[in-house]
Amino acid sequence: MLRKVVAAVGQHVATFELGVLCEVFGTDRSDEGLPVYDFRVCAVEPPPLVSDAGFTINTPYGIDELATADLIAIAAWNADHDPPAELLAALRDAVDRGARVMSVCTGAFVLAEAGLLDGRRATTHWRHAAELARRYPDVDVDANVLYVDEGQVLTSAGTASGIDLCLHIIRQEHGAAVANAVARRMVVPPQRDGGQAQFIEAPVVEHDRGDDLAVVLDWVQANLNKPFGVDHLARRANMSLRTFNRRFTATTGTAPHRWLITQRVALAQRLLEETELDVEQVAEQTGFGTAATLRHHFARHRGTSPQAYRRSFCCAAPGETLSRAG
DNA sequence: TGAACTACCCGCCAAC
DNA sequence: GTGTTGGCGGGTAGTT
Repeated sequence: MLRKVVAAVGQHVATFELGVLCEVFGTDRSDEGLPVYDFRVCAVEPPPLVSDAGFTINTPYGIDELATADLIAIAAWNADHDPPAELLAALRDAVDRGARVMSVCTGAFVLAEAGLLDGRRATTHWRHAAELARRYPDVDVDANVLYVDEGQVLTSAGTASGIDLCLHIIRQEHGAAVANAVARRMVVPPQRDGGQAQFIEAPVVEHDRGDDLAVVLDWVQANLNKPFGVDHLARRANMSLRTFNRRFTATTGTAPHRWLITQRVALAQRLLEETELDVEQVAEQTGFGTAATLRHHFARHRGTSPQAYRRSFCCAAPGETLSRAG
């Protein structure tokens, strides 16, 4: 159960990345029945701490807070600035006692220095991925994803992908409905899959063409309950299959079928949470067709079976609130 | 869970 | 010469 979240802050912390953590975990949304965390910004180096924007960060909390945190988050860290040994030890202790640690952007260098990424997949901002791989050869660096979930140790890519990782954690803890509600309050997209590419060639979709991809994407969202293949989507877009695949990937950062599976799994998750449909019916309503296919993809994307997922969320009140301090 | 079949993805290359 | 499109085929992933 995620209750206490700590943002560990050192010198020259990046303000946007820290802001992401404060916004997701530190904002009280209990008026909508959303979870409230015991969120604390903790100085892990001697004050005064000066952000990369030049202002001073004054917090009453220190490194001792990490010992009781359920989640420790490292915002972007100056990769040329060695993290203190006490921080590295606290991170290792946290993982040993079962807590989770996460990084945003170059915060991955701190987790790597602590040895927590050895033998694990990890990501960071694409500009720093080569340096991370060079310094820490035991880390399996993937520069082409938004975030990597290795269970207790999670890493995200540059800046805004930190939001995706935070929402991913909330989705795991409280379900898709809560994560979507938090995303709605933040006015950000609720579901970007971790495997989505960091760099998208053409982020702005043109709307004035007859073969507009956006029209097809809208059609898919409205027809997820129907079974159809990529060739069908290509025909709807008035393109050859090869061109559709190429333009879809360039526009969205993921291949058509992979994106489709992600959308179907997300819909299945909502139906499992919000309806009493059995797994077979959910499979039909999400276009998977059979329960076996749904189980296959649900397990791959969510790490659990549809039934187990429903059991873990059907009785938990989505609006459960937790005491908050700091 | 494993096997067989099918669909998908993507590098390559030629045509426009 | 450059960029886009679309076919081919092998490897991979999805489906039954």
